[in-house]
Amino acid sequence: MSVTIKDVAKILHVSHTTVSRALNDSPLINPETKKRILETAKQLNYVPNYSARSLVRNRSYNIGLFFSTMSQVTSPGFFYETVRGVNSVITESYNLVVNGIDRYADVRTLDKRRFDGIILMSQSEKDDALVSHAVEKQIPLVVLNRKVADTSIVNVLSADRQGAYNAVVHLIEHGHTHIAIIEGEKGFQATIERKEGFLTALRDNHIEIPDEYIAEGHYTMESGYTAMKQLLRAAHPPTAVFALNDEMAVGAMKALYEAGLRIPEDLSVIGFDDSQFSSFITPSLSTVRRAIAEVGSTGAKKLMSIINNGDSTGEKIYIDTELIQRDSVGPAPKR
Amino acid sequence: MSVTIKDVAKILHVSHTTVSRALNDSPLINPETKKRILETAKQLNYVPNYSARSLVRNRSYNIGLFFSTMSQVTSPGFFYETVRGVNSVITESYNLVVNGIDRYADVRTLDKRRFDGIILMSQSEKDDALVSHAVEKQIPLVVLNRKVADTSIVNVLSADRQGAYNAVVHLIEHGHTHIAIIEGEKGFQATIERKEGFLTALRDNHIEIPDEYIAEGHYTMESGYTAMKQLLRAAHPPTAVFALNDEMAVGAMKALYEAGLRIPEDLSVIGFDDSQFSSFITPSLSTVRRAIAEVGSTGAKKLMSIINNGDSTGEKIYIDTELIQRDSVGPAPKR
DNA sequence: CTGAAAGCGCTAACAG
DNA sequence: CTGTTAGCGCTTTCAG
Repeated sequence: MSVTIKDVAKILHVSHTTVSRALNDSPLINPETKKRILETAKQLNYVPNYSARSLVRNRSYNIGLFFSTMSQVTSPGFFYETVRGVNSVITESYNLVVNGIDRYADVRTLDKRRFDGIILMSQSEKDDALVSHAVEKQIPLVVLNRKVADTSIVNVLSADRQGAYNAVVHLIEHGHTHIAIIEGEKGFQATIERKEGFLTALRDNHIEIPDEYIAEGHYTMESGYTAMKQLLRAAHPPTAVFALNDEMAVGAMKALYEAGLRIPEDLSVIGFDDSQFSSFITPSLSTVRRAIAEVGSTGAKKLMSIINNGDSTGEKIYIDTELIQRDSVGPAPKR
Repeated sequence: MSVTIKDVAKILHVSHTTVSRALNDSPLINPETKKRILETAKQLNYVPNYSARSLVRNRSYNIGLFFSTMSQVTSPGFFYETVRGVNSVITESYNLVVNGIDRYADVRTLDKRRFDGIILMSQSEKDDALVSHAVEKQIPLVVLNRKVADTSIVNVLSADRQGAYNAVVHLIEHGHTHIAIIEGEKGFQATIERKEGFLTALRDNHIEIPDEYIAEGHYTMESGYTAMKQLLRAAHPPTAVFALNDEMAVGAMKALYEAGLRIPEDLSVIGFDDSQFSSFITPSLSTVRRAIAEVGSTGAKKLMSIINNGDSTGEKIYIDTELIQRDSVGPAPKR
C-alpha cells in the first residue's frame, strides 16, 4: 500500500535503521547517505506511519484543546479566537484535537498516550475533574481563562478584573454615579472577576450600588435585552450600564432603542471583549478588549515547552486588557 | 506505567487474546469470561493504547476538519457552527482534528494513516489540491460548502443561489427596482452562487442593473462599510442593497447612518447568513438563514458512513435556506 | 558511521 | 470458546 521505511531501505541497499536515522536527523549518520536517503524518500512520497512511531515513542502527537462544552461557548468569536491562537503555535507534526469535555463519558479515558498535552479553556469549576485527573496522571496541562487553585499548574488568564475596573472608572469620569451592571453566567470565573472589578471601582469612588442596579445575564444578546428591560423598571433608573460582555451590551442597546432612549445622551453603555461587531453597530460600543488569541497562543507555547523540556513549574500568566473608547459612553445627563 | 492488556490477562489467568476479544465485543467469547474481564479492566482503569490499535488496524481514529485557512474564516459564527455541527456527530473514539489546510506545507503528507477521513470546509478552488490528493489516495472525503466538479465526491452545500434569489424577490415585492449588491470575496463559491441568484431574480423581473450598483466586498464589516459609501456616490443611488453576508450588511448600515439615511425608510438592506447579531442590531436585519451546523453534521454523518461501510457513491446534498423577514426591508421610497 | 535484533501493545489468523 | 503465534512500522539498544 503505502511506502514504508523498508521500501526505501531496499532500494538503496541500506538497513531500515539507517533510513530511520536519516529521517530523524540523527547525528549517527554520514551526511552523504543521509542526503541520498532523503532524496529517494521524497521521490517515493514516503510519509511516516504516525501510529508506529507513536507506539514506540509512547507519544500520540495529539494536543487536546478542550472547552467546557461545545454547545454553549461564551461566544462564537471567543471560540474562533481561541482555536486560532492555539493553532498558530502548534506545529505541523501535531494534531490539534478540538472538543468539549462534556463529550467524554469519563475524563479518565483521556490518558497520556492519547494526548501528549491538554489545553483547557475552562469556564467553570465542573472542569476540575479533568484538571485533577491530568495532574494525577502527569499529563502536561495548561488551563486558560480560569484560575485554578493548584499552584503546580500553568494558568493563562486575562486581567479581567483590572479591565472591568478601568471600564467603570471610565464611566465615573464621565460623571456617572448611577451605574448598573448586567452580570454573566453565574459561577463562571469571568463573571466573578469582572463583577469584582466593577464593585471595587465603585467602592474606591464611594459610589453605592442598590440591588435594583444588578441584573442577571447569561452572556447572550437575548439575556442582555431582558436584563436591560428589567433595569429600566427600577424606581430610579441608572444613567450608565456595564454589561459583562459585548453580546449582552448589544441586547441592552436594543432594549434601550425600544424604550425610546438615546445612547449615550440618555444612558451610557459599556461592554467587555471587543467583539467583532462592536465597532460597527450604531453607536459604536465602548468596551474592554482582551486578547483571546494571545491567551491561546501563550498557553500553547507554554504547553509545548512543558512537553518538550518537561519544565513544569506552575505559574499564573496574565494577559493585559485595553479600554476601547467609542461612542456609547457620554457625560451623565443632568438630573 | 499504564495498564496493558497483558496486565489484565495475567491477573485473570487468561491469554491476552481473550482480553482483547472481551474488549472488542467479539462474539468468540464466553459471556461469563467477558464479564469478568470487563470488570477487572475497569477496576484497573485500563485504557487502550490507541497507537498500538491504530498500527495493527491501519486506522488513525482521527477525522480531519479542514478550513481553507484558519486566519481568515468567513466569520467566527460560521467557524463555530461548522465545528459544532461536525463535532455533534463524531463519536468519542474519534479525534476531531481542526486545522487550516494552508498550515500543511504539503497536502500529500495527509495520508490515510494519519486521517481516516477528511471533511473539507472549502471556500475556494485552491483547495482542489487536497481534493485530488484525497481522491487519488482513496482517503474518504466530504466537501462542504463548495461544489467540486468530481462527481465521485460527496458534497454538502447550502442552497445559496435559491436563497439569494428569494432575498432579491423579497426586495422586489416591496417595490424596489433600484437594487444594488455588495459582493463577497472574489472566487469564493458562495460569492458566485449568491450573485447568480441575485442576477437571476432581477432578470426574471426585467430589472436592469447598472454597473454602479455593483460594489466589491470581502465578507468583512469593514468592506461592507466601504462598499456602501461607494454605492452612495452613484449618480442615481439605489433604494435597496443586497449584501452577500450579514457582516457586510452591518458595515453598510453604519455607512448609511453616517450619511444620515434611515433604514428602511430611505434605503432597505438585506443580508445573508443570519448571523447571531442580526436580530439584535437596530433596525434588526432581514436576511437569509442557512443552517451551517446542519451542513457540518450532515457532512460528518456521510463521512462516517463512507468510513464504516465503504459506500462511496458521490452525491450533492443541498441544505435549504430560509428567508428571515425583519425590519431592515421596507417599501421603496417614492421617487 | 552502519546493521542486526528486539520490542512497543495490540489484533488477527490458525489450531485446538 | 480459548490460546499460540505472528506481525503491523517504527525506534532503539547493542555490536561491529
